[in-house]
Amino acid sequence: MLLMDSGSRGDCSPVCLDLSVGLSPPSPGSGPETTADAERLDRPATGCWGPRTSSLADGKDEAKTLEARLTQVSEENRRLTEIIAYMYASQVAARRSPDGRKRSRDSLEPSNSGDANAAVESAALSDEGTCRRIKLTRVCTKIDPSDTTLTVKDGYQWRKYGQKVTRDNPSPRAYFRCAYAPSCPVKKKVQRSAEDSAMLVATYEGEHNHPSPTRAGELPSSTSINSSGPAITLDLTRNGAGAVRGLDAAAEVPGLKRLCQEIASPDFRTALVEQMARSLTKDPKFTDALAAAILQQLPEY
DNA sequence: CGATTTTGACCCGCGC
DNA sequence: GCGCGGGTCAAAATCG
Repeated sequence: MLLMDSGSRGDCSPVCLDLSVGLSPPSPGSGPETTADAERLDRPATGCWGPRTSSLADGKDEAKTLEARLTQVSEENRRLTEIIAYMYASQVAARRSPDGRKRSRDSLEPSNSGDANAAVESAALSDEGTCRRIKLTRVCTKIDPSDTTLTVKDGYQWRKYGQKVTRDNPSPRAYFRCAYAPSCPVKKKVQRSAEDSAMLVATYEGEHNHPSPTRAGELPSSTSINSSGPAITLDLTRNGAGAVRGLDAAAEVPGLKRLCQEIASPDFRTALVEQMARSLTKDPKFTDALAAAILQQLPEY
C-alpha cells in the first residue's frame, strides 16, 4: 500500500501535494483550465468503476482523454502546491518579528506528532529570504516490532552520527547522514512511531545531489510517504470492477513488470484521477488553503 | 587497521 | 538568566 498521509497534521495545509506518484510527467503546453477541470472532475465516477457500455474503440479514446486529463491535473497540482506554499510562507514571514532572528533548528522539521506546516514554513523562509525550499519527506515503514536496529532500507548509504531519546517518544531517534557522497547534504532521522512500535518513521531532510547507488532505493510495498506536510490520501488499495490494485500487488508478483503494466493501464490512470479529484475536493484543509491563496491574489476592494 | 557505531558532552534556541 | 530539549560532535568501542 502506498499512501500519502495527510490531513490530521497541522491546522492548515499549504504544502507539497505531490500527487505524482507513479505518474508520467505532464506534457508541455497542456495547461489546465481550472474551472472546466473542476466541473469535469465533479462528474460521477463512472469509467472503470461503473459498468462499461462503450466499445473498445471508445475505451481507447477515453483512455487518451483521461491520460491527458491526468497530466493536466498533475501540472495543476504542482502549480497550486508552489503557490500555496509560497503564499503561506509569505504570510508567516510577515507575522514574525522583524528582527530577523535566526530560527530554531528544531523547526526545520515536523515533530513526530507531526506539524507539517512548520516544515514547509521554515523551508520557504530559508536562504536569506529566497524561496528555495528544503525538501522534507517522511517515510513510514512497517517493521518487525522486535527489530531494534532503526534501519530503513532505502538504497542509499547512511552513516549514523547520533542517537537521542526524545521527550514525546520513548523509543530513541537515530540521526544519519548520507555517506554515499561526502558533499551530499541529506540527513535522515529514524524513530519508531509513538503510537505503533511496529512502524518506523524516517524523516529525510534535503535532496541527494547524486544518483541512488542502487535501484533498491525503491520503497517497500508497505510504505507510506508523507511529503513534508499536507494532506492528501490516495487509497490505492481499493478494489472493484476493473479497479485499482494496490501496490501491494508487487509483493505477490515476481518482478515489477506486471506492476508497471498495471500502473500504465488506462484503468489505473482513470482510477487515480478520480481518486485524486475526490481527495482534493473532500479535504477541507486543501480547500481552505486554496481559498486563502485565491483570496490573496484578488485585489482588495 | 580502517570504517562504522555508540554514547556522553556540548551547543544553541526557546520558553519561563 | 536559567533550565530544558533537540541536534551535533567527537572520543571510545566495536566490527569486519
